[in-house]
Amino acid sequence: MEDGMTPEGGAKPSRIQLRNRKRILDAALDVFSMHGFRGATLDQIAEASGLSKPNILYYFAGKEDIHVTLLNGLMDTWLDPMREIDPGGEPLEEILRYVHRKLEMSRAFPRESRLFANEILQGAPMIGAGLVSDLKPLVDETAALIESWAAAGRLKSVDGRHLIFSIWATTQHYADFDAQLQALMDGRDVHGEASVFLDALYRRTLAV
Amino acid sequence: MEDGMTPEGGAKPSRIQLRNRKRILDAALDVFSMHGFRGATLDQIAEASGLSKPNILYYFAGKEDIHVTLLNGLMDTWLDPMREIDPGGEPLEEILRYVHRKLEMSRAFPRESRLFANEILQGAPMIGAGLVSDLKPLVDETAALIESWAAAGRLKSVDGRHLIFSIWATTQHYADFDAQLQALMDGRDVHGEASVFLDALYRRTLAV
DNA sequence: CCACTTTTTTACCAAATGGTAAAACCACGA
DNA sequence: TCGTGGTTTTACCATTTGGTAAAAAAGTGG
Repeated sequence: MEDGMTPEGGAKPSRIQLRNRKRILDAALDVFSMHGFRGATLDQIAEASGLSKPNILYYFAGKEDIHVTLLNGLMDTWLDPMREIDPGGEPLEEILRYVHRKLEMSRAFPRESRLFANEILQGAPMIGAGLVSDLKPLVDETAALIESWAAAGRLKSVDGRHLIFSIWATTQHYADFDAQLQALMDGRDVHGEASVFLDALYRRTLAV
Repeated sequence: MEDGMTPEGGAKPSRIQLRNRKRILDAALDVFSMHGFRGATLDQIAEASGLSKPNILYYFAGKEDIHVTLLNGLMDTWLDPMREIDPGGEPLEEILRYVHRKLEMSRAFPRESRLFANEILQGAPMIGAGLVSDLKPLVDETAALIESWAAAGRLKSVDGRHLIFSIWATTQHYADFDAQLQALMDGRDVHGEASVFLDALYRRTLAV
């Protein structure tokens, strides 16, 4: 019955295991978000984490294991803002709060945003299943909520799903396409302006 | 003074050169847009184009040369819809036409959209300069036009630059994040719905 | 201090990958 | 038909990359 106590055998991780796995994941987030999965190398992750390559492979089964672990660990955090939409709240304010939370995540966690963007761009080869199982129910539910608000006359009529997509697109754009924005916006307060703009965009679209 | 008549020495390309360079670029667009620059391999491009790897390197100086050639060749096409905005036209209709043209490009040329998205995500290492020299003047000009329309009371007041970003984000999203949409929209007419949604979004935002 | 486990390093490897040299092939005008 | 120049193939490399074996080192409980 006793397993070999390898790090991935999921009994009780030691302090040193917890610390090193965290280091590796943080370094990997840097590298993967910058170069994509296939563009990232274990050597880069090793260098960034301060551990040797074989040592990294002592903690993770392989490059793909690191990537999947990151993606799964982030999925929940990434969806939290949508879960916080309160069906009992004031419709317009709930949606605007969602927009601002998403924009704030783009500002605070651009690496995470790019990691997802990269994965989706490549066709979501590693989290395709998770998209259907985790994301779809939440999107279906939220879209239904929005449309019920619209049907009750508390929002202008709108396609719930496409509203959600547009919120993802506009907010994540500020993280994912940062290189472009840097080239176009010389020294402006991009996120501050974005917050004002998006507030107006969705207020005008949805306010009755 | 006479050059060696290598394919890249730019005199007069033969019919066979034109055909093969086109084949290679088309195959490369497939591969690069699917896997990103670093994830793509010359062998994949060779296989997809039906030419051997050394033969490909007879037509292009290297992997990066193919990528840069693609990017440069596409830049103009990609910006055309924005150039077609008519300063003398009806403001709201001009912008809505721009939105629909961009959405149509997402539908018709998803590979091109993903190629750019990949490049920007990685920090635009190969077209960073082109962004500033080609894109920025056009954006500056268009943003100024939009804001002059708003100042003249022909559109609701709006930040021109962020309006442009939001149009890019919402329209390109349908190409770049297609894998996600496929998982969420079972069999729906995504682009048809998107067209209706985006029309309403920008009409409500901008109509006086 | 000692045995025993966990962690880290050293020394590798096989496959993949971008790229090259040079021979072979082919088209076509003189 | 023959030569000439553009085109394609064959046979290679050097490097990079993900990954492994096994020894060394560091903890750790008794």
